[in-house]
Amino acid sequence: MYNFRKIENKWQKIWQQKKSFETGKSSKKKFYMLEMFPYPSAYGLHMGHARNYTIGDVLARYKRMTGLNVLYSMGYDSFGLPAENAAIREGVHPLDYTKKAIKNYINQQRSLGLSYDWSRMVCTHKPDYYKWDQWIFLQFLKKDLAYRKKALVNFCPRCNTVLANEQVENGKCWRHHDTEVEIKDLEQWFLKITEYADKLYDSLDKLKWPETIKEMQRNWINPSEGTLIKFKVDDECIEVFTTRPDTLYGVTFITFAPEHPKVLELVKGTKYETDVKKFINKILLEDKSERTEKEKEGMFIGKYAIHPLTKEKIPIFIANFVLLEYGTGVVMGVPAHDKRDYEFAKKYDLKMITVIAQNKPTRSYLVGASAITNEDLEKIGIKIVRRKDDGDREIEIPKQSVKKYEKMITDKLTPNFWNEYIGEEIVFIFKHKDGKIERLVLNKDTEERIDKLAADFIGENWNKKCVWKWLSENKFYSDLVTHEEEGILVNSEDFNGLTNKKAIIEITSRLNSYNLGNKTIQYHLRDWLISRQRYWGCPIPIIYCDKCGIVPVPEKDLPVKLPKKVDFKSGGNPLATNKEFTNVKCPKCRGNARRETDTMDTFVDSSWYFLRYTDNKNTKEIFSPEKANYWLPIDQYIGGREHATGHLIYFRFFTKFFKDIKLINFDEPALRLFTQGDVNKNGVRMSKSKGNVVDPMDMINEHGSDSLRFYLMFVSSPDSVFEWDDGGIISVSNFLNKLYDLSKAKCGGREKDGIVLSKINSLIGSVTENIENFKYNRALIGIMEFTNYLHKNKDYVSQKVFNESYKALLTLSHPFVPHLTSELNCDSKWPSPNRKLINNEIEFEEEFLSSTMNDIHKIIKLIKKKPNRIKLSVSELWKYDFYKRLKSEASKEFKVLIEKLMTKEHGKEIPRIVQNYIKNPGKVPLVILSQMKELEILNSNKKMLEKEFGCEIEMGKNDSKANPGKVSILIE
RNA sequence: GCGGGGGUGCCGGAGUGGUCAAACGGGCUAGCUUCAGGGGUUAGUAGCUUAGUGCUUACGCAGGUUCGAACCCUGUCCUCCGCACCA
Repeated sequence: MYNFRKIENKWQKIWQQKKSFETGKSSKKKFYMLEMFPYPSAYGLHMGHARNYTIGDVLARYKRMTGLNVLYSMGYDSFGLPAENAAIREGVHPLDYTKKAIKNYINQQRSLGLSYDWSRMVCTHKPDYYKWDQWIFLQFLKKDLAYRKKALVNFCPRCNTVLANEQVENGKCWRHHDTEVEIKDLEQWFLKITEYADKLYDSLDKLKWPETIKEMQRNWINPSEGTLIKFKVDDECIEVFTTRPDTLYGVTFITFAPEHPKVLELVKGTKYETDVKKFINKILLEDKSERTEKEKEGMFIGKYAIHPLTKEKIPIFIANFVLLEYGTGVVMGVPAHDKRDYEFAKKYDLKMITVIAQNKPTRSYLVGASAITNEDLEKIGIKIVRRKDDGDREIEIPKQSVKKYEKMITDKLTPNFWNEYIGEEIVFIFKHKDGKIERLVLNKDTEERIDKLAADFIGENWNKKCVWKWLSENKFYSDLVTHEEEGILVNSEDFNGLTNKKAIIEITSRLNSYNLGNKTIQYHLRDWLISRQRYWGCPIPIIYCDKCGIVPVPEKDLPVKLPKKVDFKSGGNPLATNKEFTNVKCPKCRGNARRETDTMDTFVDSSWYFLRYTDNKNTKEIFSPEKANYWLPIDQYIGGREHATGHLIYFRFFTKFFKDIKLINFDEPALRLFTQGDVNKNGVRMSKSKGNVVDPMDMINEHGSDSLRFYLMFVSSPDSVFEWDDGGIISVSNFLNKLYDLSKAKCGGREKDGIVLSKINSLIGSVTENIENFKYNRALIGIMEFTNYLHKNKDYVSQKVFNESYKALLTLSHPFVPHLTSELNCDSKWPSPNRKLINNEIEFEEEFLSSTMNDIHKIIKLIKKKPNRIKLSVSELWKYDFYKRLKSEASKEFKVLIEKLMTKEHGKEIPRIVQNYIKNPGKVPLVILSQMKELEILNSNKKMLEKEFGCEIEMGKNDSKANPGKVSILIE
């Protein structure tokens, strides 16, 4: 066992002393390699980190070897809650906690052999870093992209602070999945990320990121085009957002989100007030994630809105299915054309108005109309879709037949029966007892009449129903009534006859002309709430003055330093307990004023750290634009999927903003992103709570960091889940030992020189390709195979070839196992394959010979046992009738048949060869070959084979491609 | 419901039209090795059966295209992940 401890320590020390990985501007082409920097927790690195960083380190080392100027640095996202909670719990100051944790991280990362340029390190908790957070905030403020607003915000009672939308997962806090987020109405700071929503959305297309991540961002931003429509309530206007203004004439109710602040105003002093309050409380108490699965529920609040076009009175409801977070928190209910509205209307017996007729064929349902025969129907072109057992028929009526159909049923309908059909409108035809026909098109005016007639005609059964209910309950009709498809407008006054697509535009512009609505784009993305009521974060540089209001701290006064002395046990924001900090003079009027005590969301810190790496010691500017423009954008970013809708949106937002304020000349931070898979053990993600954590440091101590690195990269491809198995790392360490031992190999012979050279050169090509494509596991498989080959064949290689290829092997392995390979003197330059030396033929030859010999050996073994019973030994590669027949026909002979190398070109020749063989069977065991090439191989190795088998070998002549000849092996 | 990824041996995982019972690794079984405490090496590891040849079956399930499919097409089931009563 080689002494990995000694070697690894030695090289880590050398790298550190020589500052091997420090980098600066140069004439070489740059490559910016970046991993998401970690939050330094007291627990140190976990296996996921180790995997993430190794993936990055391999690439960084590889790129360096190919001659690029690689920027690869590390830093710490060192503000954040755990440090503060530790302070509250254990009385350690967050600063001390953090310093200790960072030190530990650096040590661990060093011992993992990561090739960072440590001189560029940034720590977000240091004033020289967060000064620029504050500076950025002021820039946002200048551009009106930072604002303070009272708003309903998410509040986590356990973190004791508000949360951004992105930090709420299923109604729970992202840190505490068991803690329900509360809604509070607080005044907070926001960054106007929505201003960039379009840009963030559109430029996703040009990013070479995993599709899933891009799709998640699209979903998160989720722009939807629609119209804001004003409905008058009392003397005010309420705005409703809809993507379907074409259904405006179908609105039969308006629904508020229960927690909408307007609701209480509206019911104030009315008899509905108590009930509404009760209802709201009930809804708010419900688990938010479950609320979405509940049945629709709501109540009328006693008010009416005025329809902007028809001026009709529309009842206002509150309902659980309307959310405050989306749109305006108020929806217009169109039960005929929206599934949710339909369900709601059905439950509360609300009116439905069909305003869009489908392009579907007109349909009807013939009940008891025995006077109408199928032939009658067919005659006028009507199709019977379905015939039920009781004889009722569902029929489809083409447009041109509708009139004929109506005439036919009015003629043939027996008195006191009715029939209806649904096409572009819903038509009821009643035939009274006196033979009088009444034709009614269903709409809000005729509804009552139809109801009455239906009740008269049917009697009891109809009593509790209304025609809409009946239609919606009848499966056949309900499919037609409730739909969201395209069609032609009906019941919509001036707009009747328009396609609904056109109607969207027309109705919107009509509303616009009355000043009652306008087109907008609604985003799912909300403005970014950055205030946090916590201590261990970057102070927001704002001062509140009674006279001057909100006053930003002047840039020259930055940084607003976080005071060390605060009381962590106060229960509230510790920062507020330091009076020296909070009491301040107003920069404008010099009067007494208060400092903002909220700090920034730590995602602000991590939104631009990658820029600071390029110029981390700059005290005059946030960074030098020149340096940033040289290094950026990031050529390869690596990190976890969990940041898809958080950090990975924020850092794009910041980059775009920096471009707009002319700090940088690019608008996307990272062109390529790679997201590594989780590390699992026993099928579940490694985590403390699952108790299945393997500490990477333990593995490094036991097996060395090279072993750990190799193992992490070897088992599965970097983007898929890694299933940790304790046995695996042991075998890897055995393998590395073998690789090490090879350095001492003494070689003799030269038979395999050509093959070895061929193999190593192919390997160079494939490893290069596999690294570029993040298929590290396959690169390592190749390395292992070659190593094993070299090991087995070292006696047949010349020392020169051995040394050469061994060195290349080490060089290829270097990105993965840098310590060992450095010790064994690998090259510092990445090799390129010498294509001339790659010879597939001799590689094939060797494979072929060895498998042939194997076969022959087997056969000889058999022959020696019971020769008479040997019929055939076939490596069955080709399933063909012929082949099967051959086997039975040849069964009495003493024959050996070996076929190898089925290729597309030769595959079809085989039956012929076989046929020939049957006609002229050889006298002795035969080797029949499908290709001349193989015959040649055997021919050229005749002596070797004869020696091997101790017999004479008779070679056939290979006169043609189709008839390659035979090889007879004469065995005593 | 919408969107995305997957279903291959005891396990992790290769393989995307024919050299394939399935690379590489783990595990397990057995032999060898002056090997003693995660070492090296050889063989085996779908099922049935044989002294041995052999036969059958196989890449979630069911069809299809093809001389030929794990791989292409259609349907279906399952699973993982993201978003979601999005107005």
